[in-house]
Amino acid sequence: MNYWLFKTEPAECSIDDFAAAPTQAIVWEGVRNYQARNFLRDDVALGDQVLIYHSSCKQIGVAGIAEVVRAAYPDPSQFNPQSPYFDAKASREQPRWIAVDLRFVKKLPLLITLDKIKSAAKMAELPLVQKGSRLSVMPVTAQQWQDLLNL
DNA sequence: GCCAACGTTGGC
DNA sequence: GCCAACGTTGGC
Repeated sequence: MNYWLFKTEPAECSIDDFAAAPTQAIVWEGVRNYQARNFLRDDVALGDQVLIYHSSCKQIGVAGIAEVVRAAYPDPSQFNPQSPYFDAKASREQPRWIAVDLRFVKKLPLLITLDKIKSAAKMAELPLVQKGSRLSVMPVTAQQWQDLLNL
């Protein structure tokens, strides 16, 4: 089993949206970065645990945990001309982008703020806090997972 | 709203 | 294959 951190803008999809439908599979679509896509395609597996990170918002940080309930499949939004994530260069035969499905596990009682993560020496290797890193899907080691939830 | 940093595109 | 221009990310 692997651990991940996925970024999301809570205005789009927040941990509260997960909590509101705790048994439902949430389609994690719209990832449009090749490095992040490759993680989704090659490494994110059924049962993996995911930290849900809120970005570009008032309260930035890790807000909760989700679980992968469906591994890589073609991101449906790339085929939908109505979607902001539509990609004219993608086809059913040759999809470019990958989605996975997640399900709610828990909302953290307290947000683990970016500030806190940045100031924790143990988190220095986390891609999230590395200069210029913009990865929206990143691996987290078992140690980092544990340390982070203990912050 | 600003802007640094990064990724992508496309001309050459 | 280089690189300038442009677009995006995301914290502040």
